[in-house]
Amino acid sequence: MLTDRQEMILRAIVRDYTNNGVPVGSKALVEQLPVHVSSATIRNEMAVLESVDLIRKTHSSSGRIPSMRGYRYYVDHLVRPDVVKDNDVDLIKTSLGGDFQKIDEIVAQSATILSDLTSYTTFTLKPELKNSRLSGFRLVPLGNRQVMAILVTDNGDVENQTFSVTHNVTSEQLEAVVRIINDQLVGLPLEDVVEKLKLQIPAEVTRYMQKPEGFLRIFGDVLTRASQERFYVGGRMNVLDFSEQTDIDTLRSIYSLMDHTDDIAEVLGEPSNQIQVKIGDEISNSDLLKNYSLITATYDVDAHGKGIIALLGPTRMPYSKMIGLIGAFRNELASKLIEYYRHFDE
Amino acid sequence: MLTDRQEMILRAIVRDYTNNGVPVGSKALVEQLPVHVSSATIRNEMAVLESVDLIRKTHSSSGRIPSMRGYRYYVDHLVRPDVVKDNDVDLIKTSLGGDFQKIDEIVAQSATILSDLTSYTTFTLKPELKNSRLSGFRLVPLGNRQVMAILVTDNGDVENQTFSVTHNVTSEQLEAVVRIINDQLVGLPLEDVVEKLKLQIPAEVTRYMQKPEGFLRIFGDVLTRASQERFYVGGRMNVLDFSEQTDIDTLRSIYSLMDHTDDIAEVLGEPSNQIQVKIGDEISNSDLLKNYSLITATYDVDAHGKGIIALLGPTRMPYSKMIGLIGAFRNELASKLIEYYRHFDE
DNA sequence: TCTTAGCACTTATGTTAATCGAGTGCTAAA
DNA sequence: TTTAGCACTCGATTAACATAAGTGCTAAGA
Repeated sequence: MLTDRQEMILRAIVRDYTNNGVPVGSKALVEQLPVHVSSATIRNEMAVLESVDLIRKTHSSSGRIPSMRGYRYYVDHLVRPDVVKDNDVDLIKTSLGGDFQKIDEIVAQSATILSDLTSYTTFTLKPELKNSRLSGFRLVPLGNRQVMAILVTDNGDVENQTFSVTHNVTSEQLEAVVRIINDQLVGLPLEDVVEKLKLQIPAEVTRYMQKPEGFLRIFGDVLTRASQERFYVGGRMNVLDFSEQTDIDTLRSIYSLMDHTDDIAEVLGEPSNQIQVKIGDEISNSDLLKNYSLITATYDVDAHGKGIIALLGPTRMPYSKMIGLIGAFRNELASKLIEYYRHFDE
Repeated sequence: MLTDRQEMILRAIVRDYTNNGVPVGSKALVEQLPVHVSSATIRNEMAVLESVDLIRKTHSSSGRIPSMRGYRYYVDHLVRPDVVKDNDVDLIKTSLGGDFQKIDEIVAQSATILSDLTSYTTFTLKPELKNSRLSGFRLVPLGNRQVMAILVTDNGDVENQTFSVTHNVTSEQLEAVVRIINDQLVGLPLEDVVEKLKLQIPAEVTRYMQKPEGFLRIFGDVLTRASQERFYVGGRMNVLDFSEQTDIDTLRSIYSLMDHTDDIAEVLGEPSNQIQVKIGDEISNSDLLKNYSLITATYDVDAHGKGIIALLGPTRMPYSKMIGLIGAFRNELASKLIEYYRHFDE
């Protein structure tokens, strides 16, 4: 257990180091601490903190920097989220203020706003119901043997894909396929749709069409895309700024991660209602992100489920500021979406 | 006018420097040149080449590197495209061999293949007719007051967008709008459509609907997107490898350029049938890309127009190899697309 | 006139040694 | 428990020096 003074010193070290990026020594601490003791005393306390692995040296006679456990302790016990500046709140409000056609636009835009605000890299996921259901399927002939398949879910997601058909497919046949799918599958959770798609449907469709595999594959593709979570990424290039000293291969891996929604989902993990901070190797078991921290927050849109926003920055980030910002942002985003859906549900 | 020997020396300097990235001196040249002269002779010749600004020194006693004009001379008079390895041809063929649903997939995939092959950054543009025409417009109600607008052009491009309508819009009204647009505008070049959209159409539509502005704006959006050229980018991250010594701000600018199709179009300029090489500040008048070269080639899909592929790499790139590769690739891509369209036109 | 050997000169690069400064740990006294 | 004092460590900076690669120039040879 740490004494008050030790906690104060740890807090000061984290704050100073995250602001300046330079290991902080006993003298510097004496000057900024409110207590009136000598640097030798501070040194003794620092030795204690080092012995319990909360801070460490970069070399035998350097100042101290927080260890992973030190950051952890700071985040768990010491950090007080900054109050967000009025400026920034206004910025968020106006950026979210435009009139958007689709949820996706709002959520994509959110990633950008948040990354501008923090100068880190951000991920956003739109609110999703655990089990969204199929609410409609269309096949729209576009002429020239092209057809567009459109799938709509009950929380308003729309996925589409165009494909070519052989010229002996008639529009009656298309309608028949659509009718079967809508009759049999609308209202079911998407997972169940996937199941049934393998079992019943092929047989039924065969009555109207000799080789329905092509159609069903397209339907399957669109279905997969609709049931897949999709993250938006903001401030990709910011990684270049805050990854000092990182070799190119690591950067490549990080960028490749950003292009794979599944990987992002895995990295973010199961979010809780609290704002969650993962530090260094807590993020994933590879040490690709060992010098990074990830702050995750959920936002709650009542009946329409919960979404996620997240922030990737260096381990030495100003946590209090970032936690404040992400908290404020999720609130604004939640209100915006609640308002959006109210309009949508009427 | 250069003597044969001077040309030989220039060629050797370019080849050596593009391969090794190290300024090349008279001794090194003596060893690799077929002629049997001393280094002093080479030095004299080099002095001549330097006096006409084809090569230059990095410092007063360094070896020589090609100047911009040197590269230009090399590319215009000396380069012989490498014959592409069977390996690579096979790779191209198989990578383009899959069965794609849409032209866009092929063209996007091309950017990736070409960047893998060259380890540079690539841009591809699908073949486009100068004046493609509107061939159809649909409004598909998706339920819940969502509607999808779909626009099809006569060379097979499909653009779509979903939007919300107020609940007092009836499906008869939608059909009326679609009918007017299709009756009046199908068959016209997209530019003319844009024109007419401002003049005649609003009046006509008003007969069926009080405030058609929303609809017409959506239609306009989709139209804009359909008439806009869209480049695919491959090997974005390769920039990091070949931009040695480039500061982060420049990198940011380059990446931001890649995200703006208009800017790419401007940078690529008007392509010719020849394979075109732009070196350093020839690329654009800002000096953002002064250390880069751009190789552009068109590919010809007969009646379906011409597309563009391009390659961005460092000024010191192995031109003979790259020109060979891009040439081979454009041929393969052209055949693939001709085959694709044959299937499509039947 | 062209070529070449020889040489003095220039510059980047790498190594070593010296110095400086920030910071630590320890000891002994208050 | 605190603190002044001091020896010690290590990174960072600088200067001095050597080396290697390369050049231009000169004068002699073909």
